[in-house]
Amino acid sequence: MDKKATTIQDVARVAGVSTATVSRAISNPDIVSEATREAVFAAIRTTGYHINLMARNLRRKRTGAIVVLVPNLGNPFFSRILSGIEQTAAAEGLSVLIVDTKHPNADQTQLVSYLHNTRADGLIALDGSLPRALLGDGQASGAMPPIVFACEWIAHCSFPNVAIDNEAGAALAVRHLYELGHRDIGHVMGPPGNVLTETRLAGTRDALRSLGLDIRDEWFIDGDFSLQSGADAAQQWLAMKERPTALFCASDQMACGFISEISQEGLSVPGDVSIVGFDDIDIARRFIPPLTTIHQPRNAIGNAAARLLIEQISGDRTEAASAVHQVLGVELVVRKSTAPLGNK
Amino acid sequence: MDKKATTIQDVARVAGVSTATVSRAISNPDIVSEATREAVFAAIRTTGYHINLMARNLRRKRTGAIVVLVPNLGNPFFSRILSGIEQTAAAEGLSVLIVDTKHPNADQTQLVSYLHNTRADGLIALDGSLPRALLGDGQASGAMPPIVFACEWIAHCSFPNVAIDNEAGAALAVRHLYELGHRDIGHVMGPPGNVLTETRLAGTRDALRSLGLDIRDEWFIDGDFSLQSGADAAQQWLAMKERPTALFCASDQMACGFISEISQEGLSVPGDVSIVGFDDIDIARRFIPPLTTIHQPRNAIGNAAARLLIEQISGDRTEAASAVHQVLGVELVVRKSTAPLGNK
DNA sequence: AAGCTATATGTAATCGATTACAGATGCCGA
DNA sequence: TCGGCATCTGTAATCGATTACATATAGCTT
Repeated sequence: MDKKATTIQDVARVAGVSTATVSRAISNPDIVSEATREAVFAAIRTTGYHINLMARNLRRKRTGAIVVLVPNLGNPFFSRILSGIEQTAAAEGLSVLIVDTKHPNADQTQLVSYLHNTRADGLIALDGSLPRALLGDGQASGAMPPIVFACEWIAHCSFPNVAIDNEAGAALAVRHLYELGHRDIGHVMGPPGNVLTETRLAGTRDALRSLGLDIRDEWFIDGDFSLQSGADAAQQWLAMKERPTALFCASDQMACGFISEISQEGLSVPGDVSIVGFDDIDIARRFIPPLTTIHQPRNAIGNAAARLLIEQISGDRTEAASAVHQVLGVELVVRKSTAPLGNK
Repeated sequence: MDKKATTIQDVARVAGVSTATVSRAISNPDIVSEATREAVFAAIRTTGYHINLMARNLRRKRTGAIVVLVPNLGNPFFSRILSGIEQTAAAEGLSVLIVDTKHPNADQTQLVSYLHNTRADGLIALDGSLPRALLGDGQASGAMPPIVFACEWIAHCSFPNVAIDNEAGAALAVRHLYELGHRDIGHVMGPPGNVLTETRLAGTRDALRSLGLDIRDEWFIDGDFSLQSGADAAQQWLAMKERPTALFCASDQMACGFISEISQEGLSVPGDVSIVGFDDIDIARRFIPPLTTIHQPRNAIGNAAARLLIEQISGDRTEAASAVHQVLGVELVVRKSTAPLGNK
């Protein structure tokens, strides 16, 4: 009943030209005559032809797709980054493949298959915890497509990346609290080993030091960016004999978890403690109280990462463009979760 | 410097066998002798061979990928659905391509290219607002891959789908409010025309009617599922002469927006109004107050949709499996945004 | 010993587009 | 009138794997 898929042959026959001409009319219209072009397009319409991408890509030695490695797709922080990537990629005719690097049965073997150029023309990693060995091997063998890191990156590895200035963001947060009169400032950290954790921590310590404030180890609370870890941090804070009067949380999710937890204990923000978050996720401005936070241009990060990757793909790979580290600005958004010290 | 990509030919040469044998050793190991198999695998290791997926897929006439159409990737509601899809797909060796159907420069032409079987082996649509014409055409021509809808669907179209029982969810919400003593119950709706809007609305009206409560048109407030529209609804509610004492919001985001807005006006939930949300997104249990809501098993929806699609892909397409409508259960999660009437 | 089967492997066509190369045509100037 | 050049189109090789079909070998039966 249904005939087989229409091919370029069918179009060629209907249009009365060769397959070469059809191919040219499609991918390089300028070099065929006007009349032929019309005839080909008419034939395409009557036959309902759709190009077979696998055939094209096999011949052209590209895949037409880029892969995005996401650590935990369930985290809403990434959704707008993905959105930015997808926008830019789609405009270039590239498909976006997403892979969750942390899902239960993602093993090394499976991951490594994505790091190969028959799978994708390029790769954006949002996960700085990829085993370095994985990357080193492939890169050397020349079979690995260009890689761009975004948000996170691997320390002491020179892959191009797009990120924000985490130290500066942390400093903004700390200075804001200082200007409100806070002198006892703590920090809820991200997961150990993560570059964001480390840079935000470094920025926090530097800012505290340059303001001449104490750095008290017990006021640096472990977390992992999640809501739950923010709530856990709240419990630790509650248990302290001497509590900091203000906390800078390394993610908005932790800030929300923290506020939620202490509010269930009858305390409130900013009355009992001032809180600054990080990321400016959508809910931040609608939380109660609305969160004072460090804004990350998430869509722009996605756009920039995709653009950078596309340059790497099309450009000359030998040039030392691998040294590109694009840093986007952050800004402090003051809302209602911070207040002058003593202003209950 | 870097030699060309290694091919099956190289492996064959090193192993001293034909390409056919290598191919068989890879994709159907049982039919080659033990000795040969070992030799081939050894050769694969020494050459660093990776299969070229485009060549394999061209020959096998499959793409090894499924496409997920997401309306607005920026919406965190979808992240866990995607996560569920990705898990199940990855386990079957399928890549997941995501496409944002609503991004600025997504046009029909581009969309239609995804609805073709040289692009993907199957398609999961999370967007019920796809132009029906788009789907009808392709389906008829036989060139369209199997499609499964998830969460949303197209009314009066018989594509297989996975969804929750929205009417039942709405009824749960309304009955919960009724049991708390509320008799003046309003509803903040989703965007006009959306199937979720309509089914949740229908469920709400039915429940109100069967409980013998008034259905007052002015208490049905327009929204679009977003935080902002929840805040807008709050302004409308504030402006009412006679206010409902409880509202069922068709999404958690709107519930959060609503609560946030009235709290800025000095009113509170559940003191001044009880609020039930829908979806049970991550933030719901950490909002202030924690949201009473209807829980959707988002990960399970993603899993089920992927599984259903995979069945359609591998199974006999002629059988009337297109009638599959999988309905997953919802449940009411009672938290702190609802309270007995009059219990300020 | 001939015939048969089962098992293992090789040969070569095939998937559907792209593109190097060659050929055809028309126009121009000398 | 002819060579030279530009423009357009066709022929056929090619991308790298899969697989139908053919062939070879060993083991078994009678």
